[in-house]
Amino acid sequence: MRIATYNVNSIKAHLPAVTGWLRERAPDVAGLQEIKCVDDAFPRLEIEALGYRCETFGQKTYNGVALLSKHKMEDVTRGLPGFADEQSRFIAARIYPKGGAPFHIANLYVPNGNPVPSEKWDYKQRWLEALFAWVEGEMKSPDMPLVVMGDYNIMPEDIDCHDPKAWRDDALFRNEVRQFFRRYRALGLTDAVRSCTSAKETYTFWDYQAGAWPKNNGLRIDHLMLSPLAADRLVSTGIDKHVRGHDKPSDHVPVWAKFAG
DNA sequence: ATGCCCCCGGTTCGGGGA
Repeated sequence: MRIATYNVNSIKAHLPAVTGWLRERAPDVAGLQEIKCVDDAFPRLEIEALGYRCETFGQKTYNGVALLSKHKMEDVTRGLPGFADEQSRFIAARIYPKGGAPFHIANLYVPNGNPVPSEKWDYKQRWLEALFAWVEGEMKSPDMPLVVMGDYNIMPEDIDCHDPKAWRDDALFRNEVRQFFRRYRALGLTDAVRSCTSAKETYTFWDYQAGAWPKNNGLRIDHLMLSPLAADRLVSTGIDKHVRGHDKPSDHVPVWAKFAG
């Protein structure tokens, strides 16, 4: 069972990159963020042709998330429970592979939060508190492995960016969000990629600007967070960095975790 | 670590991203 997260930065603008990667990596489940289209405009046929069911929670122009699955997908939740949100940033479902263990998967796109201070920064913090409350509730009655993945817009540690001093006051790195991430992990969540490597320059995003990609000036902001039942099954993780070098790439690359069973 | 790029809508620029 391979589960992946990928911020596509517009599914319509980057469809060849997405379908090419789906063919190559063939994840069982993929959570997409920033699809930037309404549900009716999602390129469903192209993705279904690759063997995926599609559940979308779209929005015009901005945001928008989707779950793709090769297996049966049920109990789809659109929108972060307990949080009145005008933006489409959360979709969750339960996945039932034939003859395999089911997974509960939440796919999210956390607000960026810049500039600080601003209404956007307040919104990011309120959004994260609502996420914390939802995950805390889910962790109390673990009926199946839970994966909470997506674009968190948080670098958890100094090694998750090239120049931590330069990022100190940014909404992706300020004390408040790193503190959130520590509290969040303390609920019992495992950061899948970081649990498999302590290597520096383990990045998932490279800005289009300022030669960030050729200089390898990246960030690690896309994460798969695992409940204890999911972490027990974790076999390996990967970051499909080569996708960033293709024509017309997203500024993020896919990140995945492989599970036994 | 932003002046630089990229996407969107619906123009020829502004909002948003990270």
